[in-house]
Amino acid sequence: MSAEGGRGPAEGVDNVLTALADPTRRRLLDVLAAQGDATATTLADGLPISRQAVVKHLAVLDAAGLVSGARVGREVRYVVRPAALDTTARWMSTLAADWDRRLATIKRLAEAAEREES
Amino acid sequence: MSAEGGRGPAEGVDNVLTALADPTRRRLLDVLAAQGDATATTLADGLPISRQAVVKHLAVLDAAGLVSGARVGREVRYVVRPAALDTTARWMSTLAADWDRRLATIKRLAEAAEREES
DNA sequence: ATAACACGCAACCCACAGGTTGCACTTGAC
DNA sequence: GTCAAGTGCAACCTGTGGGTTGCGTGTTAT
Repeated sequence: MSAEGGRGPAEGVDNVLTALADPTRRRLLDVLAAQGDATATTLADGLPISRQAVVKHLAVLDAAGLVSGARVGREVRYVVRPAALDTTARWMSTLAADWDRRLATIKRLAEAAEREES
Repeated sequence: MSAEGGRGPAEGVDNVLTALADPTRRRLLDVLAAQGDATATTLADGLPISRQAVVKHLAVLDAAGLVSGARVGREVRYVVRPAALDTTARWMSTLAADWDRRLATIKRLAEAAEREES
């Protein structure tokens, strides 16, 4: 186990957002998704940063539940995990809908008020 | 006008993600969405930070297209803008689906290979 | 057995995001 | 006309996120 000990979606969304905020991390995810499998070392020499940097990024991604690594012999294979991403996508979508709803309501009220005073 | 001069969704998504990564900024958005309307000064004394801090956050949110401000007399009214958020939500959703697809393919191949060698 | 490869840990560096304070400039109220 | 409210701009401070290097530890190959 690595992340998520219950506690509702809010916590997770937070981690996912901060994780995705970094471009390097997004590139790592892209490569991982494309290859389906990769070690920190492998990923490192596909990017202009050291292995340690990659390791740190993977740690962040893992804490967000976006990635998970399993030891295979002397190396650690990392894989992408869609669940957390999907959760966050839904959260965001709901939020957008909520904003829309509120804006619509406000607009309606404004028009009503305008009609009132004429 | 404030943000977005064409250039495809990628750019925008980047800004939105970094904007949403900060908890203070998310709170600001919540308050804005709830009130439908607010000035930097108003927002500031609802939070434990200075007006200037709020102004900077609003600038970031505006650059991401999540918010827009209009001058009304001596104050500037800020409003929430769902469009950018919605775009990002879709992007994320698509990405999640993409990951799922790839993982499914890989699993299928693995099973095929296993069946092969037995 | 030993060399090479991959990982884990720790110390360290530095740019910059988030925050503050102070002051000048408009705009509205009285 | 004058005072207060609200904004805009700039300088400044500080923690930390992203990065590096160095070294010790396991694991596989020869």
